[in-house]
Amino acid sequence: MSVIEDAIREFVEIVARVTGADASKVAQEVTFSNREEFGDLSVALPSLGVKNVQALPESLQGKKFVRLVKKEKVYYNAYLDEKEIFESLFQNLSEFYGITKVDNPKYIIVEHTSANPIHPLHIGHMRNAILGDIISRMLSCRGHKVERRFYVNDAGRQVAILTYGYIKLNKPDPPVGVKADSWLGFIYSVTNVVLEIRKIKGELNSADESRRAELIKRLDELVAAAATLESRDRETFYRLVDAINSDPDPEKSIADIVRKYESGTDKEIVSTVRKLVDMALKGFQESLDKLGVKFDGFDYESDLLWRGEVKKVIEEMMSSPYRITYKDTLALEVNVQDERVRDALEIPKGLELPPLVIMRSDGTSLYTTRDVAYTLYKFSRGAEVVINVIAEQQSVPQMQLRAALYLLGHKREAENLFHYSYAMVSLQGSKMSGRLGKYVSLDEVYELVKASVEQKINEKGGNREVIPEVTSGAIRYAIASVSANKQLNFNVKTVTDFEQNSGPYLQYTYARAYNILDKANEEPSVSEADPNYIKGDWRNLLILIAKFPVVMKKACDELRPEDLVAYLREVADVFNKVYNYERVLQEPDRGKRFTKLLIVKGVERVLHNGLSVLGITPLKRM
RNA sequence: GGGCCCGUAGCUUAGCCAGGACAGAGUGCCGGCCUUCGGAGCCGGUGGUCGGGGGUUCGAAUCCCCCCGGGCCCGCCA
Repeated sequence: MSVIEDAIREFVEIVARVTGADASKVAQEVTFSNREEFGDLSVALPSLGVKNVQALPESLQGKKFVRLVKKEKVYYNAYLDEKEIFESLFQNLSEFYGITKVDNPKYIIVEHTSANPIHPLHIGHMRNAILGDIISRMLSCRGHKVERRFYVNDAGRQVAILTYGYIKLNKPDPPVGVKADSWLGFIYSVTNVVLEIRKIKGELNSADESRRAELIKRLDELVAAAATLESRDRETFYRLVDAINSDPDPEKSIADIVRKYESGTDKEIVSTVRKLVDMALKGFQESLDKLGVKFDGFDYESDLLWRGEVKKVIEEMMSSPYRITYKDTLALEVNVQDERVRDALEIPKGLELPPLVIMRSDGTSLYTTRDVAYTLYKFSRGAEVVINVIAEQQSVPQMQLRAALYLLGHKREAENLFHYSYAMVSLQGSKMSGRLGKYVSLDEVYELVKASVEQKINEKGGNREVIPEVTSGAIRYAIASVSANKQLNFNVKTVTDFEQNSGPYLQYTYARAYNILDKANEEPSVSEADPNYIKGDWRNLLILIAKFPVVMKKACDELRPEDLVAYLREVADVFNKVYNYERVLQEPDRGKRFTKLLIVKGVERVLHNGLSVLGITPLKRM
C-alpha cells in the first residue's frame, strides 16, 4: 500500500463516517482534485446520494495524512499533510517505486504485429508493434507472466502470391545491400498488381454499364500503382510481368502453391516458402530491434496445419450443431443470439455476425479457422488470458473467432480472449496499401526521425551515442500518447518535433534530474531535511510523485499508455518549472537542500520507472 | 444500405466507459527571460457555440434519441 493510497483511505473513512455512505462507494468517487485551490483529494457529495451537505465537525480531524477536510460547494476537499507524505515517501524510497504487483498474477499471452511476411513493416505495423510492446511491459510491470508472440501468417494466399512471383523470377537471391523484406515487398506488389489487372480485364468484357465504370476506376488505380512499381526496377518489373502473362492460369498456379504448402508434401514448395518467410521475418526483427520490440516466440500457421491442429478444429466445426450451408459451402453459424453471451464476448447488439466459412472448396483452410486453432494453442501453452493486438478492420473476424470458440465448447478460451484494437494510420491524405506497394515503411520513418534527432544533437553538440535511444523514444512517445482507438494521421513533423510534448523532452528532463543527483556528492536524509520547505511547486511535485503508484496501477490495468504519458509529462513540466528558478546544489541551507534533493530523487525514480514501462530509455546524458 | 469506431482552440490532443467546481495540455501566433545544477528550458498573452438539434438530470463534453461529417468492415483475402 502506497502513501497516497493510505491517504486516500483516511479520506474515505472520514467521508464515509460523516455521510453514512458505503466506504467502497466513497472510494469509487474520490478523485484527485482538479485544481490547486480545491486541495489534493475531492469527492462530489451528490454522487454519494448526499443531498444536504453539512460542514464537517472538528472531531473528524486527527488523521495522519489528511490534515484538513473542507466543504466547498457540493464537495469535500481534503488537504494532505505534505510533511507526513514527504517523510513516509522518502523514508525508504525503493528503486522500484511505483511498481506494484497484483495479488494474483496471470499468465498472459500478447500476440502483436503478426504482419504478413510479404512486404516490409509499414507505419501501421509500427503502431501495432509499439502498442503491443507497451501493453506487454505494462502487464509484466504488474507482475503478470507475459509472453509476446508473433503469428506468422505463412499459409495464406498472400504468401502464395509472393512465392509465385519469386518462382517466376527463377528464385533469385536478393541484390546485395537491399533489405530482404523490402525486396520481397517489391516482388509481391508487382505480382499482385499484375494479377489484379488481369482479373479485372477479364471481368470487364462481361460487366454491365455501372459495374464497368467501377472496374475502370479500379483499373486506373492499379495501372498507376504499376507505373510507380515499374519505375523502381524496370528490368525486374518486366521480367515478372512477362513471366506471369505467359502463364495460362496464374490463379490455378497460386492455388496449387497454397494446397501444396498446406499439406506439406511438396518439399520444394515448403522450402521455398519457408525461405522467403524467414527472410521477411529477419527483416522485421531488424526493423523492430531499432524500436526495442522483442518477441518470445514466432508461431507459424503452417506448423498448426502440419501438426493437424487445424484439421482437428475443422472436424469440430463439421460435427457441430451450428454447422450450416452458406453460399453453397460449409460454414459455422456464429451469430449467437443469447444477450448474455454476446455481452461476454463483446459482440455489439446491432451486429449481424456473418457465418464463418469453414474452408475453401478445394479443402484448404481460411484465416479465421486457423486462428481458432492458434488461439487454442495459445491457451494450451498455459495462458489464462490472451490479448490480440490487431487493427480495428479485423474486429468482425475477431468476434467470429470468439463466437466460434464459444460455440465449439471452448467457453473459457472465448471469454478470456481480448481484441486490443487500434485505428488505422493514414498518411497525409493518401491511403496506404500493402497490396499495391503504397506505403511508408517503418524503416523509412525511423530514418527520417533519426536524421532529425541527429541534426538536433549536432546543433547542440550533444551525445551522439544516444541517437538510437532518442529516435526510438520519439517514435514510441508519438504512438503511446494517442488513444489506440483514434485514427492516427501520421505526419513526419509530429514525430520529428521534439518540443515539450515529446519523448526526447521526457528523456531530457530525466537527464536533468539525474545529473543533479549525480553531482550531489551527498546522500540526503529525511531526518535532516527541512519539512517547512515543502511548499509551492516543491509541494506540487511531492504530491505528483506520491500519486505515481496509483496512476501507474490504473494505466497498466486499463492498458492505457496515454494516461501514463500525460502524467509523466505533467511531472516533467512541474519539475522543469522549479528547475528554472530554484537551485538545488547551490542551496546553502543543508535542510532545504536535502528536501530538494529528495524530491528530485522522487522525480528521477518516477520518470525512470514510468519511461521504462513505455519502453523509452531514460538517458543520463543526451 | 447495415454495423463498428471517431468528431473538443488554426493543428495535435486529455477529460466521455463509472455525469459534478470557471473544459486541461501541447503546438501555432504575439511579447518577455538570455544560458543557468544541461535553453530539447521558463514566464505572460492569444485562441473553445466540446460537430448540430432534442431529451434525461439539481447538474451533460460525459447518459439517451435524431441528424451531419470522417474512418473502417460487410471476400471460399488477412
